[in-house]
Amino acid sequence: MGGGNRFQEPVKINRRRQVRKEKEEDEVNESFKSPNLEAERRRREKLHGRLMALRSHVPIVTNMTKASIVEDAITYIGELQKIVENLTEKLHEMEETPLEIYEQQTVHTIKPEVEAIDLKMEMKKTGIEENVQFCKIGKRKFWLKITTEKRPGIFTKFMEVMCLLGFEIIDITLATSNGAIIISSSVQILQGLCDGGSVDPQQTKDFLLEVMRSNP
Amino acid sequence: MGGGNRFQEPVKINRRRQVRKEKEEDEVNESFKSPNLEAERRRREKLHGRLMALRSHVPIVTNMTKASIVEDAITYIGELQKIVENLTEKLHEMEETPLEIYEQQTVHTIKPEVEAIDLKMEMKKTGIEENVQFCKIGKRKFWLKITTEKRPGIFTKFMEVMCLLGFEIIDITLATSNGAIIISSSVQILQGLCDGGSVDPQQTKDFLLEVMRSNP
DNA sequence: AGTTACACGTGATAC
DNA sequence: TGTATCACGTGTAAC
Repeated sequence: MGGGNRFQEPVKINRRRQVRKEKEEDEVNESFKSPNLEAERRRREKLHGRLMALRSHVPIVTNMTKASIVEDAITYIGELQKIVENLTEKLHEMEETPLEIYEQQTVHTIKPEVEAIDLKMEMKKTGIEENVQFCKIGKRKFWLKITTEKRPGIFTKFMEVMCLLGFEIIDITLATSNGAIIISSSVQILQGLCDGGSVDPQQTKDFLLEVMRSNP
Repeated sequence: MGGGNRFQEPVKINRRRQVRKEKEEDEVNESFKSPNLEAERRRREKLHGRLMALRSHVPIVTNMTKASIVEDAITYIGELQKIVENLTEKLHEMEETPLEIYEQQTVHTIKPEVEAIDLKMEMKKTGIEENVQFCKIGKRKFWLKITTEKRPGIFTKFMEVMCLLGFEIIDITLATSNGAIIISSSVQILQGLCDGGSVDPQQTKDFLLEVMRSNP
């Protein structure tokens, strides 16, 4: 049977709408006493509270209506999602652009995952080839440039090899781009060991190339 | 009198709960015909639709309940707000941090070790001071410059330390002059480990200075 | 059995 | 005046 309006009386609430009448102690009418009356009451209060909480979390509220609250929440969520999307996009953009000075006409839409195979393919795509240059620029001084695939530890290996060959690093520049690494350096043969004449540039170059190609 | 359950019959819906009975053409009962019956019906449908729409906008839904839908929406809004906050913070941080350089002169923290003092005296002779700069230039990127005494293996040690700290070398420049060495490098914290926020520039700088001062 | 959630129709209330 | 929203108690269905 019917709704609670049976007990409705013009009771004015502090703010809005009616609320259930103050508990009538003596219910002369047939009191069916639905078992879930109080539960339903709690449920309503709960939903009401949740809606109010939702309303408090939404900055722009066009109307106090339940449906409006939910609607505003939906639009607000949409705005937040859009903001998040834009921010992440900007962040990624700002994070990655400093590296890519290269023209964007090249199709490098590849994800910047650092996998050796992908790096090799990337090197092929960008036209970078493995290369070692080594030439004599002084009595004991040499200049070298190494272009190769970027692998972890490759630089340390280079340093070890140069130390093993008896070279002292005068200056060195290292740059990485698109999965490739370029090392250019001026080195000097240690004075105590021998002079520059005992260094065969071709042989040293081949050895360096061999080392760079070998796996760690 | 009471609710619409008066017309309730065990009509099974496709999904959940009961819905009002198919329009009974011949209402033999006293049809009070509340004027707002249909309006209330529309209102209910409207709210129901809004709640469903809200539900569709929230990725994580613990329960199909109305209150749960609203609750999940609240938590989701909270998460979105937090994400937006963090992203804007990082964005601002990324835009502004390049200005502040964490620089430390050796004068500030003096290690009373004999070698350190000797180094300092030696460097003073040539007018070069031991110095470490370390600043954040991106979300995961940092720039650093180290000026110290040129000693054998100091560069390899630097590489090992950076590897140990989880940094990846982006580019590096090394120059030697008058017994001093200058290393400037852009590094990037490994993505798998953590983000740039977990790197304390001041702490990293101090650690680098410590390492550079220690003997091999 | 017991509890929870829902839709229903209605009176009251606000605009 | 109507139109719209609300809280109410209840029957019913699902768990």
